[in-house]
Amino acid sequence: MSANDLKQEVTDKYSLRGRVFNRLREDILSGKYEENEELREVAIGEELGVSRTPVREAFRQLELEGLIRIIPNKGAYVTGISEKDVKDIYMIRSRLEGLAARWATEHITLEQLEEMEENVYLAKFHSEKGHLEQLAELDNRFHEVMYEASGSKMLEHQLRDFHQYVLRVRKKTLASANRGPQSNLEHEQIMMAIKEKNADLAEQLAHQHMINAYENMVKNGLHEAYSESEKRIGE
Amino acid sequence: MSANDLKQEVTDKYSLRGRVFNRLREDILSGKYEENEELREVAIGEELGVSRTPVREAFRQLELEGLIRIIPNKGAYVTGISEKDVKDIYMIRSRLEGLAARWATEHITLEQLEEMEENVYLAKFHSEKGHLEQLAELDNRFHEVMYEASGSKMLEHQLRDFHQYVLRVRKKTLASANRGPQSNLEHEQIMMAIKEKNADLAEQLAHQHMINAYENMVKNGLHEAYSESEKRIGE
DNA sequence: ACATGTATTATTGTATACAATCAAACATGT
DNA sequence: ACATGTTTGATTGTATACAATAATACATGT
Repeated sequence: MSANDLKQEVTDKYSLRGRVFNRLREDILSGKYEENEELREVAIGEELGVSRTPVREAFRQLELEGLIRIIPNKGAYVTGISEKDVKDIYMIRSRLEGLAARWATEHITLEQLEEMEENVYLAKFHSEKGHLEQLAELDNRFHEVMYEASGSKMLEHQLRDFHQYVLRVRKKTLASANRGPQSNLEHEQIMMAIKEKNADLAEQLAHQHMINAYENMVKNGLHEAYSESEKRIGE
Repeated sequence: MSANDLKQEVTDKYSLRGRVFNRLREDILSGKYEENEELREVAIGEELGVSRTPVREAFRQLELEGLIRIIPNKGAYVTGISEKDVKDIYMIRSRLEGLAARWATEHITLEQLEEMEENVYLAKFHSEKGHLEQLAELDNRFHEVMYEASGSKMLEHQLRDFHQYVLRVRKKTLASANRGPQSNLEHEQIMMAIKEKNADLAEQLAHQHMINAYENMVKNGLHEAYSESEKRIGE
């Protein structure tokens, strides 16, 4: 066993606890439960057809994931995310994305680099055609590839963790589609820096890329910008 | 309730589960349990005089904290930390410490700044006297104050999390080496940058401070801090 | 001796019973 | 009306009983 996966994923998908955990996480992230809504053990248990034990264990994990807050002898409440939290997350991510870009420069494989190039190329095409759906998908994938290329499970896990929180506010905080072209241009610059083995530049560009994404988001209003689309644009 | 504490601490110190959690965490971090050692629910329960239920719940949390790894239907095993993990953690921390320094520059209160100044001053004294114990304590506190001054519970939690892992390998690195004076000098520079409201410089210095700490640690032989098996498997 | 199938045992996973705690409704005295 | 004490019900916290699973030892046939 490598000690690389220091922070563990919840691997136990098929135990009742695992199922409860994943289901609750999904429901919280999707917004099924309101902010500050109280989750009762028996109610959740009955809904999923299990006893309190696996529900409680899932609660303990969700608490550490930050999705709920447990007040001793009182109850479990869905946590909210403030605008400051969102800003903090983006700023933290900006640093870590920068680090990921640096490490990617050092560790990227030929296959990964080619996927990045193809990603940028395809994104340019879809951007011109106005295919927002595909564009969002490619955007996500670009970052995923970079995380993988960083060669650090540790960092990868951190970034995925933060990404999860951002997903929660995607309804409140959806970036506008017109960031697409600019975002893709930034991807291309990051990719080029990685390709040319310029780690300093890659880190700086990836860092700025995230800050731009955040500022664009703020500019478009943290509150009202709503959209049907499941995907965010322009990270 | 502020949504600021997105990632929760384990606040429930007085429930049996909380006690088990804190005790186990302490024992793992202190090295009482070997790497890959199996933790059995009943054994732990009997040792602490509680039933399996609170032990199991504590296990679930420790799993997410990354201190143990739970294999379904099999057991719970203390996770190890590889040399690469340590490096990754330090590099990630370097970025986040930098960010903390930047935000501290923006949000620090007069009281916090004064504690920093006093800290540096005291550390200089103890350094000259060779009081390693106090020096280590002041070092920890310096960073704690900076985290608090950052005004971001989010970042604070992240850094504490990482700090915890580092504790498992650090132990005597600061004490043994003559890094004390140099480290304190760097603290002073960071403090001055914060005081002068030079956020860019503060970030840069705090960033470099962490990298220096890591390189010093490596120079003094990280090898004793982790197990042979991990070294062979890892790089 | 070896492979394979079958108890045996230890351990985890889950359900449930009971205790402790909290909050709201109610009652009481002023 | 108000404050305070008390009862009641709901909910969480913990212990324990039982089921499922995995590893080991054992037995059996070849």
